[in-house]
Amino acid sequence: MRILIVEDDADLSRQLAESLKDVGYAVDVANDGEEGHFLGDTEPYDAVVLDLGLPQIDGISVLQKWRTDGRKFPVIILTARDQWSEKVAGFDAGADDYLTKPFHSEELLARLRALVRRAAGHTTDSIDIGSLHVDNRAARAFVDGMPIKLTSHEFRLLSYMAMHKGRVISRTELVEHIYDQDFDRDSNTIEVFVGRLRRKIGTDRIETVRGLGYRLTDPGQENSEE
Amino acid sequence: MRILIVEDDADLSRQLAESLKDVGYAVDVANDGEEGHFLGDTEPYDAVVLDLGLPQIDGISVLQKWRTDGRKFPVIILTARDQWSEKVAGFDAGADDYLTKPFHSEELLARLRALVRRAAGHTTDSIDIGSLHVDNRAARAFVDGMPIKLTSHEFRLLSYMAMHKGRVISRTELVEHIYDQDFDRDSNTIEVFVGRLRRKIGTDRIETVRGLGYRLTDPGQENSEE
DNA sequence: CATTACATTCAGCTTAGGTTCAGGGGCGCA
DNA sequence: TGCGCCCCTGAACCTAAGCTGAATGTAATG
Repeated sequence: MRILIVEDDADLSRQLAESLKDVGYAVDVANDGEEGHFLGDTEPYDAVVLDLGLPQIDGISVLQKWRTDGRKFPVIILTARDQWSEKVAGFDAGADDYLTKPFHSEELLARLRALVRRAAGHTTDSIDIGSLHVDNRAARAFVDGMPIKLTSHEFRLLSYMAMHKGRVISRTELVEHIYDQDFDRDSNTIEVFVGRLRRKIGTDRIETVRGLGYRLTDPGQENSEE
Repeated sequence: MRILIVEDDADLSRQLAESLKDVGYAVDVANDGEEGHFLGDTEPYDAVVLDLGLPQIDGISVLQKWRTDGRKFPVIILTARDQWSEKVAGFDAGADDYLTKPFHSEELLARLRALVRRAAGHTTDSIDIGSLHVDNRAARAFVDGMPIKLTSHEFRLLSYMAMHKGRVISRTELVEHIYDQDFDRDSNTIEVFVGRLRRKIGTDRIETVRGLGYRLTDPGQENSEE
């Protein structure tokens, strides 16, 4: 999952980025509204953390622009204490949640998890695909109840696919959601990771759709179509 | 586990802090409501001891603010004898337990243990992870019934991990919960302690998840595949 | 049968994490 | 009050996990 942080306070943004990376998100940081707006318009984030008190273009306008441009990612806004009017304006502009500063990073993480999960249409932090169980909170996966040892990138891949189980996901989509900005796209890392994942969770759980991408399925219920 | 004490009586707060430290908690002390409120908003405590009779901002308001801001840590309030109305107001504001002054520090300790434990979703003071047994009450650990000699920091680390067994815990989270405010967090003490703990309880009980953190598991159920 | 898309294997490299050790501080004990 | 021990810290150094990218192998598609 890939998150955008728009926050002008360099200390805070660095700290936030760190704690998000700690739990396995790919993170981009924008230090002002301009850059934030641009990134949000260009990259497919799974969620955005937006500070309302930005210099120059303020947070509300950035959010409004995104929404009129049809960006649908969930947005959580950060406000100073007791800025009621801002909160209301934030929700009117299309925010999905808010947090007043100061806050615990643990709480931000919990809310982000909830947003990302809801945006993908899930109600809990764990997902089952047949006998495969993916727990996003604990960053763990199980097959038939047995824990599987995954590296952080392997887990990101699995987690993203699990969130969108049953759908065909293109290589580019995967790259865009499990890596941050600066990543050299033309390489076959995705294939390599898919290979490794398959070896760990069972080959037939990840189906290849030639020319389109991959799909995470339950090998139990046999395929169908044509 | 890290505890915040909000208490204006300097003697009492010092004394409380001491007895909490004695049993292995990391302790921060705030001498007035303002400071207490700020600390509670900023640091991730595992429990808070809050005196209701504070100068300036009173305890109830502090608690209310925390709760409206979404702070979830368990709070135990201290009231003067027979202040019924205060107790009720305290519970209404979101307190989890209370104690009337004067009290024995042992009673406070017992109640704190219960609160911390419940907040982490445990029902008893001891936790089993396979053949590893952690007794938070006695601050002792056993492997296969044999007592293990641990230093206070080693035990804190183990205790925190045991409370959250199975979950990946980042280095930052560990530092935040086993040390108090003034600690220089860029150092490798955590790695050192993990190393020592491993030597004492068995290497494979603490799993490293590269880039994310550590996880306490039962090495009995092996995973890993080929 | 040729071509393209994907799979697999592997080696180099980076960097996170492990290990070791010395110095210093605190606590208990005398 | 002083001595000694134990434990904690931080630095330096070492090890290896796991990411990348290229090379090579295989299956699908027309």
